[in-house]
Amino acid sequence: MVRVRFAPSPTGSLHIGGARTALFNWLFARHHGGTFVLRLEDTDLERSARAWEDQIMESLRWLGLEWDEGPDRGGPVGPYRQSERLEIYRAEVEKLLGKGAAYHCYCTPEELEARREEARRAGRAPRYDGRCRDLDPRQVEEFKAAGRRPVVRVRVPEGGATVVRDLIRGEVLFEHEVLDDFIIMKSNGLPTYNFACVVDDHHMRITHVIRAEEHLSNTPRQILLYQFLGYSPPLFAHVPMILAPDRSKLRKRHGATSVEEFRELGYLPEALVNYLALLGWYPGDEEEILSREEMVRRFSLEAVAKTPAVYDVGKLTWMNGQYLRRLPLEEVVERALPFFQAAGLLRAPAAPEEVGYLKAVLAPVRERVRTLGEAVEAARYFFRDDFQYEEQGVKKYFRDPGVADLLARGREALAGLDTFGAEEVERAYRDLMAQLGIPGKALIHPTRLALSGRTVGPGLFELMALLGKDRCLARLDRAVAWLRSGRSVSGSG
RNA sequence: GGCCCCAUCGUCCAGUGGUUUAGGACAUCGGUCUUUCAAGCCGAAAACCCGGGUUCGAAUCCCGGUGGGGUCACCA
Repeated sequence: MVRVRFAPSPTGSLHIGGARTALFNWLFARHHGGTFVLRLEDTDLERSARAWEDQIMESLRWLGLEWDEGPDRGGPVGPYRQSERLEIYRAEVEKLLGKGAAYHCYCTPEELEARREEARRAGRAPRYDGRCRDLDPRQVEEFKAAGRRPVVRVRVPEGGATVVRDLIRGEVLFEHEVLDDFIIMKSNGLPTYNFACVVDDHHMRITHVIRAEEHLSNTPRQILLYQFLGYSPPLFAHVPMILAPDRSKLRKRHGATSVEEFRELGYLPEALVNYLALLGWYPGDEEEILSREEMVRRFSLEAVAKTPAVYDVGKLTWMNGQYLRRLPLEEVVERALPFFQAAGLLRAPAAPEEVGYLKAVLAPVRERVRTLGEAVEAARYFFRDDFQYEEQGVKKYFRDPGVADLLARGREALAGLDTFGAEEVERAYRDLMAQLGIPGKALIHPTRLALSGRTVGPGLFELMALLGKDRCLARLDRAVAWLRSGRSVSGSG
């Protein structure tokens, strides 16, 4: 039975690297019919916060990466928050202390830092020198009397080496001499990452540890811990990192990096998941738009690349556009509604007519945008009259002296219509164009500008039908007046 | 700096000794369609980091170099 886990520390929002790690774990679990566990690694008291926990879980849910066991829903091997598992760690530490595999160290952080600095200056590796390994009882009493609170360190074997068998990278060998006696329990009684991770993965019966490559160098330490504790280690798979476009580790300054931000920009979870899956994984053939089911069916760790991947918002955006077009329109409307409400274009509980109108507007608009954020901008004039004419458009289509009269003629042609559907409007306009002996563009472009303020958008007749007769006439009147007032020379309106 | 990982178009991925004039996708540039834009379709440009081996033959195997990344905390 496959059991995997995603174990974020609640010290920030879920970023796309973490999201992809979660995704790979989720895909692996679902592919094998296994269990996906969510565990919160909140042993850093200063930085962890409940608010971050909530946000991470919210992001995960939004992406559709549901977990089977976790802090919010419990499970057979809980609790799933490390801060609630302290007794377990303490018991395990006692085991190690009893066996002599670990020992108390009374060095203070300041002393340690000073020695590290000294080692660095001398060009030596800044490793712990093991001076507390065999403290005599008298010395210990002195430290205690001085009020020192010890940490617990693990006694790493002097010689030899540990081999990490990685599903993605093969065997990686680490000499023990490059590992120092690392801390497993801080002086405040909380476990460190390496220790809590091992204890939990064992007690939670995790079979495969799938995590980012930055943890590869921690793995020999963890394997040592498995041995000292008498546990058999899980299988490891270190997936390549996701890098920023400048090839450095992803950071805040690289723009949108958290799942939350992409969500706010109007990316769809399906697209983000699909894009992230392709960052480092080859689905087996050249089709790149894959449903969740298809990804689950095809996923395997063997097909995960070893190379760090630079993420490319451009391709994500393209993919999002693909999803915007392929999803059922109703679905897109549902996702888009909050964005239109946030922009003040629709009321908060939207009336059914408003949703119906949004749907009609989105039908052509979604073909032309790549995110929901873009959709709002591209559709604004369908909801508000207070737009200005694009400067470029004015220069191009409002410059001709006869344009005001032309628009006025167009207005008259429309005014007589009883039915204002795209077909009727087009017929009226085509008739007018034939009558005036002018090409379509001559009337169409200025009309679009008058009606929307823009030079691009849905087909004009579709746009007119959507706007409806009243608004079309009013906007044409406005444009005619604007042109006749001579403002065309001054630029924008 | 020590240790570890990695190395194919600008980017993401194929390619696992001959089937390769190195394939696909995004982006770019042309063309086509068209009332604009987008989408679609057609096409172009674009890469095997370098040097040694091994082999009849190397993008593919080995070694070295270089480059990039990770990691060296009482963070995870």
